[in-house]
Amino acid sequence: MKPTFYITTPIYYVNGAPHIGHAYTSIAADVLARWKRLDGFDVFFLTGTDEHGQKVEKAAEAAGVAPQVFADRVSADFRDMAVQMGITNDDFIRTTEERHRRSCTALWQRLADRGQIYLDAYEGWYAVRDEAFYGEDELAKQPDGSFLAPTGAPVEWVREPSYFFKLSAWGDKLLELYESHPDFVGPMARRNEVLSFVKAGLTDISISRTSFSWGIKVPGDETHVMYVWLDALTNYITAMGYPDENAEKWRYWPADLHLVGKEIVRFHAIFWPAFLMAAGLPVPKRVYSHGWWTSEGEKMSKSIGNVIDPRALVEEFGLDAVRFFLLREVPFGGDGDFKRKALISRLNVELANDLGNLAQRSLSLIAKNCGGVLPGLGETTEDDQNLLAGADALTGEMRAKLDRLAFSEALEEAWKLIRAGNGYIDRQAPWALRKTDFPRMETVLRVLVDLLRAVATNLRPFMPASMGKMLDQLGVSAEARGFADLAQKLPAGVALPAPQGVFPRFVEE
RNA sequence: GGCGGCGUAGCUCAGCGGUAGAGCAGGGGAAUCAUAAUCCCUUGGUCGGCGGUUCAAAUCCGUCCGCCGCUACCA
Repeated sequence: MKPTFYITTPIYYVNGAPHIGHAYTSIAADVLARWKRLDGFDVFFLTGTDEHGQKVEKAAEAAGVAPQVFADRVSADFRDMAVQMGITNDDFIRTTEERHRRSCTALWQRLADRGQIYLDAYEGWYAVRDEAFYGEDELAKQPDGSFLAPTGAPVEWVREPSYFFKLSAWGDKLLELYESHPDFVGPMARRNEVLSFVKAGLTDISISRTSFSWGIKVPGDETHVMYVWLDALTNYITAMGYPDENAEKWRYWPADLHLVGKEIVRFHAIFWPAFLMAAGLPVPKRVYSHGWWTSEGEKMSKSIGNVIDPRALVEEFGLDAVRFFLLREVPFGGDGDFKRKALISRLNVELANDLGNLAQRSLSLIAKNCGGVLPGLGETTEDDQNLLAGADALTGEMRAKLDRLAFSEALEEAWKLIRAGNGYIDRQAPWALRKTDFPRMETVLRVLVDLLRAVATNLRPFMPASMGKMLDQLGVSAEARGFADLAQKLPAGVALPAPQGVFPRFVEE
């Protein structure tokens, strides 16, 4: 039986349209999901939308439609984005679905039964205009003694009944978790922040609201709806069948990896495991956060007009180039700057020149000189053996990097091999061997095919369509494209299709 | 204010105790199988400043300067 691997993106909040940040998280998760499938795992990959809360209620009102209608519309847009980005999620969960209401209700009940929830009042400085609470230190004192929110809105001290979760009781258990599972939160910088946050002492958190109604009703007290995070985080177990722990999918829980943006690390690395421990459920194995993208050196904003629309990018450059660029350009975990010039440079230099051209020159030599048939491997030299050893080692090298979520480094491993391939073909000059030592030429070309096959197979999770095309041209059958299949060498003599460029150069108009 | 991170070639970054590295960009040469793609060689850095520990410091410690993150219920 295959080992399971359960990976999630956050569920995206439907108060706005999908942008590059959402696409980035989804693509990273998708690469891992595809990688694990090729690596022999039974993968479950979840994404979806978060649809409750005051902001959605308000946005719907502004749009003049019912919240559900509004949520349906935006959720469908996120689903479309996932399709456009080539995301291979196994399920798409929506927090407005009945299965999720049932799951949240059951989790709440379970927490309540275990004495983890109590009714009190949430009080604080509230700005009616912003419909938000502010901390004392965020406020500006006015000459007349009143206070203003950072937004300039007047605030007043209000008191609202609310259910609380006993988060304060779980600090030590959380610290034990971080201690015994050093990889639980990553990257390191975020882990440190989480640690210092918990060490500073946790207070109980409010988990219900009475000030709006677009949410899941608290069981036994319908004047309250559950507050965002308890509702949202629960999606990860809803999709596994919760509360039915005999569900067929429950075997995937606990999740192997929650991929998140850095702004929601706290909720995933502190609140979520606390909720689960309090409920007596297993906690996820890992939470890993990535950074944010700026655009041409500036924060993305509608007013500057530099917001990057992932679907427009794909339209212009192609899906695989975009997927590749996002994971290649920036070390995962840190922030990145999206520069159009950098994307074009990566596309032309690394995809077209380094990889595409290597495949094209190797394959056209075969087409012209070997009658379009895959040559066999003759006697090998040390140069050949070194290259083949590099090809054989690639999966292992990349796996080690991807286990650390180091996407850019994993890709660098592939490019080291590709560069070595370009050095090799020049050194061996098969176009000269054609006249002097034909069998030697065949061996050289065969070494190149084996190298390209390893590269294309290992890069498939990143660039599924183009690497599929490359494998077609290399004569690799559709059933022999997993990592384990690389051990089985291609039979000599199979006919190869006419070579065709996989990555055309991008020329700016 | 407190806690944490970062500052290394023009650019993006790796190295984290033992004579400064990679990719891109720049310069020179070779080759012409290939998407005018490729290969080889090469210019370039007092590793943010100052002090200390050490036979030896980008690498450890202190301090200063400059950026950045976190500092609770805001996807």
